[in-house]
Amino acid sequence: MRSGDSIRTAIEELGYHPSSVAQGLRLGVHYAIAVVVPDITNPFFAEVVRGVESICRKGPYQIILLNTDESSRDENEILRDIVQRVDGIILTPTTERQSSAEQLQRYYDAGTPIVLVDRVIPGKDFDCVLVDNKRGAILAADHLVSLGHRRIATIRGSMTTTPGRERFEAFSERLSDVGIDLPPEYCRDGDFRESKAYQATLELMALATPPTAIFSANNLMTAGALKALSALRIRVPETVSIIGFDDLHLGELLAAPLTCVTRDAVRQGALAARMLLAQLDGNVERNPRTIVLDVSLLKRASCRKVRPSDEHDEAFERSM
Amino acid sequence: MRSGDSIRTAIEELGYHPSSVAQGLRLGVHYAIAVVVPDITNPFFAEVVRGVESICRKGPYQIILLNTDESSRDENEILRDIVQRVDGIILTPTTERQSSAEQLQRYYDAGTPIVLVDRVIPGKDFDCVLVDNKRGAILAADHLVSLGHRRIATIRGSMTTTPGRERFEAFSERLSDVGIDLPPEYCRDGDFRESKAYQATLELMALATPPTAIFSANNLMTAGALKALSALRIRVPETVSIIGFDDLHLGELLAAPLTCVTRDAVRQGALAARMLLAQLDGNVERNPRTIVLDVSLLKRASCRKVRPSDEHDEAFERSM
DNA sequence: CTGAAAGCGCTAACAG
DNA sequence: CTGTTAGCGCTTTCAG
Repeated sequence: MRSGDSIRTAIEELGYHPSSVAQGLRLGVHYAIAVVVPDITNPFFAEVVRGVESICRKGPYQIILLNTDESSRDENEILRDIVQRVDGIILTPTTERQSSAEQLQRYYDAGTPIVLVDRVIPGKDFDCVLVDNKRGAILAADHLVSLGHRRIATIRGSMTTTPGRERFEAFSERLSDVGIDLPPEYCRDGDFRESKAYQATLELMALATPPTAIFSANNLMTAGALKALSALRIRVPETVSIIGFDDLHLGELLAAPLTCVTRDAVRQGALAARMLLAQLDGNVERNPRTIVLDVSLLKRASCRKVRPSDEHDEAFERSM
Repeated sequence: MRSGDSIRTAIEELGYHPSSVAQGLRLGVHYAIAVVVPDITNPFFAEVVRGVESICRKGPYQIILLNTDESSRDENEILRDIVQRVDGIILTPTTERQSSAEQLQRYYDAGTPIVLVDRVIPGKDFDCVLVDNKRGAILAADHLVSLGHRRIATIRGSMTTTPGRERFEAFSERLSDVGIDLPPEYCRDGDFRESKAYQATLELMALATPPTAIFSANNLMTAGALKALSALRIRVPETVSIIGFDDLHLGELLAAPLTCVTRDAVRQGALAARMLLAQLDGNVERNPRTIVLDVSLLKRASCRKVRPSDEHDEAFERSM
């Protein structure tokens, strides 16, 4: 009987497992990565996390889940507490602001692999998995315009954020390129959350000349807009058309099946995980890469065609 | 100048943080808990996890997130790999089967605090946070009956699962109590997932005498049923009424705003976390407790009143 | 009351 | 090739 076997047998019998804590201390490895998202309750981030998990499931890395609630203070605290407990970080940063980024940069420089998801920090060089926000916004603008809309409003996401900024800029530029004015009262500030978008929609529809279409910069805000419209008993798309960036969970089953720009969130998470694992394996030198995923326009029923006459329908305008 | 101050200053300046890994090794603590759910992509579990997080956020415990995909093999593997890396486990077990429970019992007996969420393992004594499935099912049955329905079908969840079993049993008992027959062809097996419920709904509506109402035992299956009906171009609630257990994400905005039995999933997660923390603090002796959360009936528009005449509407039946 | 030392469980380096 | 040992960063204990 070889000693190797008897040892193996003993291991079996006693149910021995090396202590990962002791390993961690000795090797400086944690076999854990932090996944830091604004809110796991947002289906988009749930899918991202699922994508990360699908990759990590095979490997030795566990996922530590953290929510920032879009608070950059919380994000800083979370990062500070977690950085020493994980081997790498997958993060959707709350803001593009440089002050916030300094901390992250320090961690990265100190050797912690980092991958950004959906939002970048301009000027800082991290691996990241983005989505083609500009193309998505242009797709949305073109769709509305092709349907004959000219009184178009938008509820934008946080402008200190990559998708918030890019989606709004590309959308308004495109409109201006085709000669459509996007007046200030048609640009409402949102923060990617439902409640502000709800309020914004109420205000939009209370204008003397309400828009005939609204572009909402993310899924939660689209939900807020839809709820506001429903409370107002305003019909979609008969009275207003709605187009969103990102699908809603049961977007196809809504009273007005949602027309929107979509992308593969699970894939986005999976790619982020792969990039992180590559950094973790990384004997190679660091060479931050940016992946930009494509988007597509999902035409359902929440946007309708506007006849030229609607545009100057005095009766309609008086009725508001 | 006191030395305490200069030390504090030095700590500040150097950005020193005690290594939780070293602490862990010394103290035999991981400062991590495992949260094991079927699928984080299911909004119900996302909310449960959020509830857990809301409690743990203050404390020193991090959340390690794991998905079982309703596979009890995966669950076993996950548990085996994770038990030595965490201080406690919050779990929604895949099955009530005893064979699966043995492993869990061993871990518990070996000292790992465990809290079960939404599903118990009969005969095993763990802390758990359940929901009043029987009352929920009875609420659903009574609602349909009060609306005049008599041809009532159900898509049940996995019967090796607490909610699957309890919801079905209470529902069918209640129907039988009020003299309504629930024939085998009206009882379809689901597994809490969308696709099987989709198929089941197709079959249900293809029957010679299709039901006028369907009770679906969880949110994902309700989505599946709704999608099948939408594909079949069958109107809800005009042709069939739908009542679900658990709300859908935008349940109020659906073409047929969903009537359902609901509960507070975030609270369920938060309570589970509190129970786990109590065990972790626990100088006290173990004394497994079961918390049963109440449910409520959310009446929206996916169930309609059936006139007695509808029940024997020959024309309708021939038209199928 | 302050300061040194042992040891948590592991692995890598090194001696035999 | 096998066996011993040092030390990862911390806390607790014990000595000074």
